[in-house]
Amino acid sequence: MTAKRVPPAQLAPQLRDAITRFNRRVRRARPVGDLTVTQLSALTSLKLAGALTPRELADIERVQPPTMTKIVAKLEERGLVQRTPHPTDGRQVILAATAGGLAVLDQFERARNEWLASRLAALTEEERDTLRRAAEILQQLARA
Amino acid sequence: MTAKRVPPAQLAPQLRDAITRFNRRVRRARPVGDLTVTQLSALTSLKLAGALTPRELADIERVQPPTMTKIVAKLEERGLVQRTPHPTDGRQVILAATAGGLAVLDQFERARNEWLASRLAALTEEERDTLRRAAEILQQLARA
DNA sequence: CCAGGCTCATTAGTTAAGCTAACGATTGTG
DNA sequence: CACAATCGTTAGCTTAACTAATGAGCCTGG
Repeated sequence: MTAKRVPPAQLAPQLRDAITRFNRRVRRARPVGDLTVTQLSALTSLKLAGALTPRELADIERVQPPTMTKIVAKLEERGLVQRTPHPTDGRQVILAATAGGLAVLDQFERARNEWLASRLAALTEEERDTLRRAAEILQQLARA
Repeated sequence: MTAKRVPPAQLAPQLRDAITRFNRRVRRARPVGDLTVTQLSALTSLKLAGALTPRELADIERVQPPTMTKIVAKLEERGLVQRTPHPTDGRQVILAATAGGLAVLDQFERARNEWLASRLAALTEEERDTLRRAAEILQQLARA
């Protein structure tokens, strides 16, 4: 397993195409009546952070504030997220996952990963390790 | 660089989140007046294959036929793709990139990869190799 | 040899996801 | 205390994807 020299200009389209297709495939595999990938990602971030303002959540999710307004609105409709006014700053809002939100999250955590996890399980240990390292690098690139 | 054991159930959300955010970031970085990532991907596939029916192109792009109809319509509007009737089968249509399409593709090939390529160039040779191998695995997963 | 079934592409209609621009309320400051 | 900055939201647009239904053309079995 020697590292091959990879010109960035050549890797860029390869990586882009691979991720575009992979992403389409993953997004399609959502249970009926379930949350979308975007909504799940936001709810998960909220769960991890405990409580956030819309702006903070938008930053974490790499999305513009108005987009986050919409995402949160959908989550709120279902009672998965709660808006409470900021104690001292009247402009701000505090978002938090409700008990129902956490329950739904836990409940679907397994289901939503089922397709991907089963595919991953079919890979070799080494391939999974490659993906794990790639995931870290991609997060870092997304942050740049 | 020993391979760590990676449970699939744990890797799945990691990978999904990383790719979701990376994808958002890449899609945002498109030159004004330019083609979208989706359109570029389709046009590129068409260039590589030479000529395809809409169905074939939809399969390659992991998209449903009606979606491909729309993508092709936009490319055709700009004169980048040409529809010609199938010689023997009146139902089918043959799609091919026009000379203009190929020119635009070549012209923007560098520009569209600029952001990503410059980021990739900042990585180590080893990291790029990890991404290259990951891209292959992801393509394979998307096909499953 | 042609009627019915299949395939292909498209149309129609919906939903999600993202953006920018503009706005109203609130805060903080010079 | 007027005014600038900040926060969240609204409004309006675009892209991208889906399913269901439609119409045209092909093919095959009786």
